[in-house]
Amino acid sequence: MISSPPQALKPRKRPQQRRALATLDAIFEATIQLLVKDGLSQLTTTRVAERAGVSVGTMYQYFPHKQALIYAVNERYLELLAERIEATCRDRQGSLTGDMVEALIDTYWQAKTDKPDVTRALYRSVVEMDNEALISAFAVRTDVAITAMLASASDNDRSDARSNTRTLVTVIFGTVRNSFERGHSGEIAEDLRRQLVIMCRAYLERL
Amino acid sequence: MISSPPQALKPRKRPQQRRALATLDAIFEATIQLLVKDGLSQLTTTRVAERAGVSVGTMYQYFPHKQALIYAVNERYLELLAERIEATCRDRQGSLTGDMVEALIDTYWQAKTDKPDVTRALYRSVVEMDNEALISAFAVRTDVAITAMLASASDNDRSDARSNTRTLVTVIFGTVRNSFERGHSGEIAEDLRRQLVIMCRAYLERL
Amino acid sequence: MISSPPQALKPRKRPQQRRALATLDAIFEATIQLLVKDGLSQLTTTRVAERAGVSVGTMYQYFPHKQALIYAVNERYLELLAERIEATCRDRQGSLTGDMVEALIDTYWQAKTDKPDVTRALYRSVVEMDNEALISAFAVRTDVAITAMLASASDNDRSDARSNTRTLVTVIFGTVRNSFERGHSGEIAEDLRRQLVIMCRAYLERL
Amino acid sequence: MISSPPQALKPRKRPQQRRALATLDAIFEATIQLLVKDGLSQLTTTRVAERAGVSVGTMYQYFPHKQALIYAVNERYLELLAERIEATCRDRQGSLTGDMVEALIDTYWQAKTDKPDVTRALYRSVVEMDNEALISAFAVRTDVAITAMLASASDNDRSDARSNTRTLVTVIFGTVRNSFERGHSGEIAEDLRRQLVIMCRAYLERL
DNA sequence: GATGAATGAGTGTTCATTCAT
DNA sequence: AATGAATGAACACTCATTCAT
Repeated sequence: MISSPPQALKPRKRPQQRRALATLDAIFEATIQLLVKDGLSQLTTTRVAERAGVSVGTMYQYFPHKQALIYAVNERYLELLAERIEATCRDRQGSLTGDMVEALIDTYWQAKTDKPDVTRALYRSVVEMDNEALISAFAVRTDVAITAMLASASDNDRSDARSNTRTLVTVIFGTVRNSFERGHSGEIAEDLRRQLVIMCRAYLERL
Repeated sequence: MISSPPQALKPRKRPQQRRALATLDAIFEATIQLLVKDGLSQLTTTRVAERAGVSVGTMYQYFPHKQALIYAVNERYLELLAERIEATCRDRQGSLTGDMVEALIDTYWQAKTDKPDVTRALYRSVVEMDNEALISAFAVRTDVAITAMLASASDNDRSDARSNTRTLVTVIFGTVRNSFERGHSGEIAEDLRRQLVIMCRAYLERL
Repeated sequence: MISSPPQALKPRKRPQQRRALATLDAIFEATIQLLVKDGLSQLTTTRVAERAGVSVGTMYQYFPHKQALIYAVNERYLELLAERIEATCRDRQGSLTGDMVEALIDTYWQAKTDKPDVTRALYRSVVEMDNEALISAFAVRTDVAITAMLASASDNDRSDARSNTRTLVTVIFGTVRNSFERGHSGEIAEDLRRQLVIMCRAYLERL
Repeated sequence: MISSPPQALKPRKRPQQRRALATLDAIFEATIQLLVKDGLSQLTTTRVAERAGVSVGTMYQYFPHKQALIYAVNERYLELLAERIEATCRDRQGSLTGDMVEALIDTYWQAKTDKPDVTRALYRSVVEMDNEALISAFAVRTDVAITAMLASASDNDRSDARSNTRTLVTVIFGTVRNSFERGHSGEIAEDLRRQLVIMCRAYLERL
């Protein structure tokens, strides 16, 4: 898990039966659809339940709050994203630093761009729901993985690894997100991705 | 102005008397304070009016909506920020590209860090209020200024200026914001800022 | 039904349980009482709910608007009124025209006079709520019934039935209502009713 | 005047100067236009003042209430209508009863039909504003004039004049209004008017 | 006298949450 | 376990009226 969620946000019960699992999935799916379609401000518990095909009462058996529901949806999404990044980091253990950086950029870029509307909608819901702790936890987790990867680089001879790692991570994640928010796509996005790789490699060589 | 706001978000009337201007300022100030203290979801029109020392009715003479109020507050803030960046761009006309980039980083970093809680609170309110057009307009405006500045560089010999400018802008704004959101401060922030300058310079030299 | 109500005015859901039906009745009753006591301008959703012994929220489960509530109350009332008139028309199929007219006058007069304050209050609410379509629909429906009745008259030998029917209907409904609004009652109302019968009979004989 | 208005509804001051009179006219005109365009529920004091080209404050110098304004507008309208009817009554002194009735029908019909939207809008405003006393006063006044006219008829030999007069007045006013509300116009309205005359004449001959 | 900024009580409506069935 | 009717606090917004300038 991304982090142990605060007590208040924990789901009420973990589903034990197969049917309950399907219900839970339906609720998640409904939530995401509504979030994408109308945004958090239009999302009501009744509407989620309706679209998920369950009653409000049932929904409240799984989630004690509206907030807990949103939290869970985001937790799930970030969990998957974190796993993707960790997988990349594992795969590149021992490579050259430049290649690591390139792989990282690719992975994050693709993850963001995969379902852009879902990404956008969920990000907004995090902000609006004060769930920014979720994002911090995600950052910590990926930082760990990335630091480990970079430390294993075959060309690792840098004296100030801490600072350099932090720089790379902040630049990459910040840039990808900014590009995404600026709506870059197609050829422009592709070019920017290449330039970012060039920039990072130039930085590494300069060290 | 950042952009001509959509009709629906325009303030109802511009203040003509000195008293009205003070009223307007009080409303802005109250809004920002509440936004910082409790966030948008706790901000009600009544509370804003109360803290500003006016009646709700008065507030509604100036703003047709709650949304228009938030819009105006953010517009004001981004206006100032844009002006700061434009000033920097003007000052550096004809410099070396590397110095331009450094100046840009400094300016934006300082602006963000100046009143971090206000910055954070306002940014969140933009997201929650669907006012992201404001941010786009800000981006367009600064892009123009920055592009003009870079074009005037004394060492400007790059063939693909468009792509390079876009890259620099996206990296710088994305990175500064990400650093800000990660809560970097003090020595760490300072180091990151220096590293970002180094990275950009390395990129420029590589071209 | 009086007419299919415009989408916007339709009740939100039909009650399915016995309890819900009682709730609905209580709401109707409360609305009428308040309308009679204070008029539409003093009728607030809160007050209706209070007097009906339910919460506002419950009211809004059945009616999407205040307007829909008023609409429903009037629809119900006019439905009953229309049924009474249709019953009279059915009963008199094949009679002499003069007797038909007399029966019609009697029925309408009695309906109006039955609960004069309710009649008055509801009529006012129709006007104030722009629900005049309801009244048109009522007029169309009764016109149909009356025309059918008159066409079946055993002494029907008139050449211009259309015009005569229209005249009779307009005179009768107009007169009864005007008498009602002038506050006629007791002996005076009785006399007027008789005179109206005489007048209509004189008209029919003249044809 | 239609009747001495209740103290609370009296205009605050009678205009003494020519300018004030023009202002008053502008206010009346603005009120009627807004009433016709949007109905009473959309009519606000601010909007009236705006359209009349004066400030709210000024309006409140002439009318102590919104209600007083509406009252005055209706009073004015009914005053003119009453005068028209009284004039007809005066003109027909000593005629035959049948001709009197016909003239009365014509006059009232024309008055209603003249500016139908204004008629409708003002009538609605009377109902909504609880100003029905105005209409009663109008009824009393015209009843007096009509009774006097009929009493002067050259063929007046009826024993129960009171009852007959009341009947004629109620039938005529009720029918004309009902026809108006049913939206009759053109050939149909014309026919109905003729039939009403026939009916009233038949009634008179029967007596 | 005229203006229009300021007032604030009052309204319709929503929606997270509960709990009787 | 599941339902969905019921709750009611909370909110955005209006507008007749006042009064300082």
